[in-house]
Amino acid sequence: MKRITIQDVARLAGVSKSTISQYLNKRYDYMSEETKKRIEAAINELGYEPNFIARSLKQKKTSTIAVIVANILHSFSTKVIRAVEDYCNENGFHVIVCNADDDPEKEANYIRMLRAKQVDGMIVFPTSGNIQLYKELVDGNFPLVFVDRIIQELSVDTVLLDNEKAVYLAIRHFRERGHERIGIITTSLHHRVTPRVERIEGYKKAMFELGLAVRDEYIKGVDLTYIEDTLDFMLSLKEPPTAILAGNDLVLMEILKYVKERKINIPDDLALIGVDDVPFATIFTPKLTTVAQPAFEMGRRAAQLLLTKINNERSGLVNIYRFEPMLIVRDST
Amino acid sequence: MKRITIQDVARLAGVSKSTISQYLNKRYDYMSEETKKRIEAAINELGYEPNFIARSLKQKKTSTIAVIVANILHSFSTKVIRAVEDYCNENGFHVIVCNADDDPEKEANYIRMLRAKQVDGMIVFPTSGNIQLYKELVDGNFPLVFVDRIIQELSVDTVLLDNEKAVYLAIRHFRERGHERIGIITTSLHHRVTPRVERIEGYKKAMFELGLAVRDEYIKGVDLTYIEDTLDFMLSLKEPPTAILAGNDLVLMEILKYVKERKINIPDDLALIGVDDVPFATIFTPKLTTVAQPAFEMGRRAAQLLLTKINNERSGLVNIYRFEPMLIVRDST
DNA sequence: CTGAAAGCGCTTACAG
DNA sequence: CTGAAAGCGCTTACAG
Repeated sequence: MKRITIQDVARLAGVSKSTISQYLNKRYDYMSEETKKRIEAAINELGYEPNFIARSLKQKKTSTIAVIVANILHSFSTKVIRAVEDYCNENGFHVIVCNADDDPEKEANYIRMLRAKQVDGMIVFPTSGNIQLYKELVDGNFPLVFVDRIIQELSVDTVLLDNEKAVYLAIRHFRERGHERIGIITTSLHHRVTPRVERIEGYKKAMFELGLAVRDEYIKGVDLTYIEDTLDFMLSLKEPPTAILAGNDLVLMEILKYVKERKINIPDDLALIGVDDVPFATIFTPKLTTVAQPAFEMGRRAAQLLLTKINNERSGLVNIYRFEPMLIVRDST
Repeated sequence: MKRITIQDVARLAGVSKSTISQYLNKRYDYMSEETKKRIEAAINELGYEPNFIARSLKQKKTSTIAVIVANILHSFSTKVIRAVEDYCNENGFHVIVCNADDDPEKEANYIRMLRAKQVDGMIVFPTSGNIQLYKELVDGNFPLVFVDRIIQELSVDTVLLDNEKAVYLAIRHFRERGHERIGIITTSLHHRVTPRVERIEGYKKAMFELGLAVRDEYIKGVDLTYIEDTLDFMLSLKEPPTAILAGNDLVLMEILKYVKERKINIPDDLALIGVDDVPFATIFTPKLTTVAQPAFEMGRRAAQLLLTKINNERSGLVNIYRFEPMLIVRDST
């Protein structure tokens, strides 16, 4: 496929490359109607499409951004990606999707490759393993927005849920339903990932505020593979919790598998709330009470912040954007 | 962030740009150890990363591919994207994800933009609205792989499920469970989208082979919003179906909502199988019998085919790659 | 074993 | 109103 270049168009239209370029960039200021017509005709005849790469090299921008998610299997990530893609498409940007699998090394590779490819900015669900690398980006004024996770050491605009409130809503609702022994299970706290840490913190605060006892045995952050064991442990306590809050959708899935196998009755034997609204919440038996994140809006906002940064050189202050969780009461509580 | 260029490295190492370039491309054939050392030191000192865009312009390849999905909401699409991303990452390619929303115009825009951005190839779940545009790509020998859908007018490598077999497995299983009045519901047949058409065809063949009556009232292809009406219609027939096959995951969701609201007992009042294994299949009550697509393998294969094409100029014959469906028997039948 | 030169396909100040 | 020239940051034959 012999690519048509601006040179070919220039020749056919009988003008110079410069003039074609002016036309393409809509700098018609001093262009005669006559010339415009001829150029247009030549472009159509040849089926010319400008080479974006060449333009990018010259202009030092690619109109491409990247989103690096920590774990594409979370429904939250998928929704955010979708929203980012939508917003970018509306604004003439393309998005490269990368999945770091919560592995700092994979993440570092992506970041380096993406910089080499000259993406104009990145939206990242950061692991905490590449602080130095991010620091370089920040210092170099590279457009960056974090989602879901705060890295204390860095000042980067971050979009995330009001996690404490999310948990508070859930705990208060349990309380209203008469529960006092309430547990919480999240995925591993090992890397101090923001939503997990904040949800645990929020849990403690909420329990305290609502006058409920905070017991260590009711608070667990473990890998997905250990959730079964954790439930075995919690439910065989002398005083087992009567309600459990699942820290995210994947944890919720594991809990549901568990109660299903053991034929544990929800909500009579155990009440359940999950953070993250899941697509099957309404068809599960019983319908699941959840705390939804406005994932779509959050993704959109992240994209919006990033594109603003890209267009404005330096945007000034750094902000943490907290989004409101929404309790959706159904039948599992 | 002042970008370091090959020129800066050359200056520091005291050699020419050419030599740096040779080094970067590992053409060490005649390079002295001494020079290598100096170059390496200079690169490290400056933290130099080559500009991929400049290289792309010269080499006329970007090591970037795109995947355009018809509808990112299908779990199948998400899995395919994931697999493509994995495979590409292993092979030094980046992937741009686009969501055409089954809208030919949006699709056409993407294709044009992506070509302008010089992506090396595309994996597409094609709508049937851009045959001419695809023809140009094919004629120009542009690397292209279709997934999920065959466009008869075009000869393009295509990766998809053995849809007839998938349906056959489901129908035979219904039959073994004693069902004779079996219905099938898919999304709209208006655009003659391959999996829908083939699943309906497969249904007719299977019913015939198994000696069951094929009745038009039991066969529906409608938009998701009409599935409720369709079920109302089917189930109020004098002889309503006792089993229904859902054409994909989204249809299955709608059916599940319906039976849930009406408190229809699965499988006693109505048996159910869905094409596409869904994450909640095992936690639904009852556990759902499904026909799974090997989505991950399919995505991987598509990526593999595409990268081979990209590396080999013209790959010769065009093939349709059919993947084996797998019936997973659970409790909804 | 290494360097000078041309070129990839654009854009952009500047001259006329 | 339009064109010649330089340049974005690389790679690649070719010369020496």
